[in-house]
Amino acid sequence: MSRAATAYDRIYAVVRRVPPGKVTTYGAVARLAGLPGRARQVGYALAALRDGTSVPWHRVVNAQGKLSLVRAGSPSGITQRLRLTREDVRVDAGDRVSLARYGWKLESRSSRGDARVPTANRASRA
DNA sequence: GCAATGACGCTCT
DNA sequence: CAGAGCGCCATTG
Repeated sequence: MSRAATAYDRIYAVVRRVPPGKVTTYGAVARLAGLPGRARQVGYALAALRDGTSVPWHRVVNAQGKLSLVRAGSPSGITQRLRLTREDVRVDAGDRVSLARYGWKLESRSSRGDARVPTANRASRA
């Protein structure tokens, strides 16, 4: 099937690169996967995933930092929220996470310490 | 092959 | 900050 399998593999590879405790957006994954502007396809690829996959799809949220999925009430939706919370990722009551704090960036060299997360760090912490 | 849908993104209100 | 509208392209019926 299809040559498209390569695109999927690309997306999965990017998602796998996401470290625990951080979340990324579909658009970012799409861009890193080589599909600029095709965030929808990323979601499609993740939707094709199955239970037991090695891809931490739960770390992928939309640009609004919200747990998209078909519905937050779905089994998968609950699983995502549960997993994120387990990784110290605070999920809002509206199934939203602060991208400003957990937003993962492809920083290959973050030796500078912490260029990202400008402010609003620390503050509350469960 | 065409029509409808969708684990989205961005802009405006 | 939240809601609604429009655009993007692949998968499915």
